[in-house]
Amino acid sequence: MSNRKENITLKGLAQELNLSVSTVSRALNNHPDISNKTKKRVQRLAKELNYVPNLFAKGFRTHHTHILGVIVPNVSHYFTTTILKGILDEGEKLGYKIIICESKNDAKKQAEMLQTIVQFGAEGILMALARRTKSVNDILKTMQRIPIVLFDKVSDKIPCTQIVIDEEVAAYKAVEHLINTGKKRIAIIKETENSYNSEKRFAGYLKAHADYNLPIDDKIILSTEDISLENGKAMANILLSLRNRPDAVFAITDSAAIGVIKALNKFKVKIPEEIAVVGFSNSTHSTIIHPALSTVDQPGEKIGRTAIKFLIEEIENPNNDLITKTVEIKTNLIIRESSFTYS
Amino acid sequence: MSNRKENITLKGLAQELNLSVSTVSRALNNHPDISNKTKKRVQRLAKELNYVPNLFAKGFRTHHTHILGVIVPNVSHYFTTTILKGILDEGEKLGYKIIICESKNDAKKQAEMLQTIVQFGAEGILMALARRTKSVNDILKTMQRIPIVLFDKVSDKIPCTQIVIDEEVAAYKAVEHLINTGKKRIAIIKETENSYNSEKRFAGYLKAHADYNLPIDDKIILSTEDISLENGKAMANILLSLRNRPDAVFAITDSAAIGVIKALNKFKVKIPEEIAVVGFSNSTHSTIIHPALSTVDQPGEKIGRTAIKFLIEEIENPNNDLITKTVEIKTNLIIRESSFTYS
DNA sequence: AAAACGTATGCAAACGATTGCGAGAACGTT
DNA sequence: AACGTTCTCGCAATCGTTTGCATACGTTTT
Repeated sequence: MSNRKENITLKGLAQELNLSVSTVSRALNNHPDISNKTKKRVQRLAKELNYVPNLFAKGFRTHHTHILGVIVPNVSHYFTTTILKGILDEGEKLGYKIIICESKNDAKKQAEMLQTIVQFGAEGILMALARRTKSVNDILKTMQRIPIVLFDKVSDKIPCTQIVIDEEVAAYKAVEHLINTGKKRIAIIKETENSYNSEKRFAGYLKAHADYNLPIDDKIILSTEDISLENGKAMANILLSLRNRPDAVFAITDSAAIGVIKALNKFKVKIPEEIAVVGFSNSTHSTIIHPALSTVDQPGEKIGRTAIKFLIEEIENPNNDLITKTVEIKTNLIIRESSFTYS
Repeated sequence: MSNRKENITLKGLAQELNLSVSTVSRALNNHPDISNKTKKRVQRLAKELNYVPNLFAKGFRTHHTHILGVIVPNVSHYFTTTILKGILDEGEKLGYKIIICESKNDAKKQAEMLQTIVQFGAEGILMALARRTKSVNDILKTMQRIPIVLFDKVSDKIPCTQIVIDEEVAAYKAVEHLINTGKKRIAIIKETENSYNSEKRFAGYLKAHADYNLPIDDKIILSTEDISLENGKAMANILLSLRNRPDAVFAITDSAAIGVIKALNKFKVKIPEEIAVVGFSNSTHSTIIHPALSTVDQPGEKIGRTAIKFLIEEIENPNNDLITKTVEIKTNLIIRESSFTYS
């Protein structure tokens, strides 16, 4: 049997004060119809009895739940958590509660989650797409009910606001930096499959080469399906076995870059003198590895904040355009030991 | 103006089928009073029209919201995210939605969050306490309304179910392992302030020394207020400056342990031959650093799962005992290069 | 044939808050 | 004294769902 405190309701207050429920409601909401004297009386008692409105009844009545859903592939991914930080923080400021779900990079699970989040009364959804989200039907269907804003893992097949970083520019700057330190033969490790991020970063790589009149060599353009630390090592081994070794490696992910560093360390290849390494993400690992990894810092919190702001804007001022609108957040190249030495 | 789809309600279904709302409701809930024929008819149309019950109305009526709140100090902390994973996953299985909040280790913010989570209709709360949570009044007050389960950062001042790891045993085993590898002068880096975790781990350290008849030396028992990588380095420097250096360091946190390794690497102290290092947490950093860090693996997912299971149990079978009940999850010592070499 | 029962369904209240509308009181105006 | 305003406040409907109770049948029992 439960002996938890019963909640005080408007009715309770009304009885206590000998007023009607509506008057109490209006007094609490500072409605002009109510005299100051009554307002004071009501508000004092409400405070005294620690009255908390039943947000469920409220939301039910007003169709305003102030819940937002977030779906990410993996909550343990550091970059993702920085985005979540921004979302949670800004959401709190703006009076919204956040429900977080993990799709585990499973498109089916992702679709189910969209369902339940909607069922649950969320007023909008923020999401980073699961890998290999081929069918976007579920997402389009969900968008007919509530607005969606995409971030990080996005798709141009979905007509909505999308918050991304300046992938191409960032990659360009990273490669440019390597070129500026005198590197002429820069390998890249990217993803095999159609990844928005990977393609953009590769484009930046190509553009930098074009702008600086550096030749492209397919032999040092490596792709891997799963861009992990292990595969970073494997790719590095391939590069080391080349007759004509690269003098730098740009990995489109920190984890791969760290794999590369580990492999180079193992074979006592000097970093950055023989081979420089640049990654992408500024994960916490980048300062743990030795030498510390040069990388592109992605302002996760800002991405999160921006995403939720756009979403709430759409919720509060609905215009069902369903138009793709891409917002680019600026990144910042961080130069550390893996690509530069004061000499 | 919004042109989003209107939701189908019970009333809509009832009209379409020429039935009463109550019959439709019962049919959908598989109530025995309803004939199979009618049930089929109703359920078919419901599926066809993609009927989704308004969970807000439902929760409002039944006082069962199926929302749980989680408060953690920092969502970007890796160990925390593994716990969250467990909570999210198990919560989904059990039909609960999770609202996540970040206290940023601020007791005041934490208190506010308890408030809003309750207001919001959550049926229970999972939390890891913010550091220096002196006043537990807010928490006790919240517990009068809904049950709370603590994990990781707990306090015996709060009478509720608490999920922790076997801190003392884990620390004991870590130190025992160092002793077994022949180390005789083992330093410890712990926290200054009253931290449950720190004290327990220190107790394990002491017990291992007692059991193996090793002397304790206050000079190599170091405390720091903020147990960070930087302070790990600082502590290591202190240890290195000692006339009588330790031959091993047990840091009660991976970050401090990594700081130690970095400092030792800098001074080319051989790990583990001259000084072995063991950490605590099995953070992702522990395999990035070189040499790889021996550490205690804390099964975060299991902790999360266990915590939410206990919470839901309390929600669904309320008995307001308000008794402290500590559940210990077993950890696992992972031996890596920083404390052991095959020779 | 009346009574008793089981089965399938509908009626209406309830949950807690909001809000349009209307009513009564107080006051000023003519 | 009759009327109009303004200020306060209450009535009642509403949101979508659940659920105790009543009702309407058809069937079995006596």
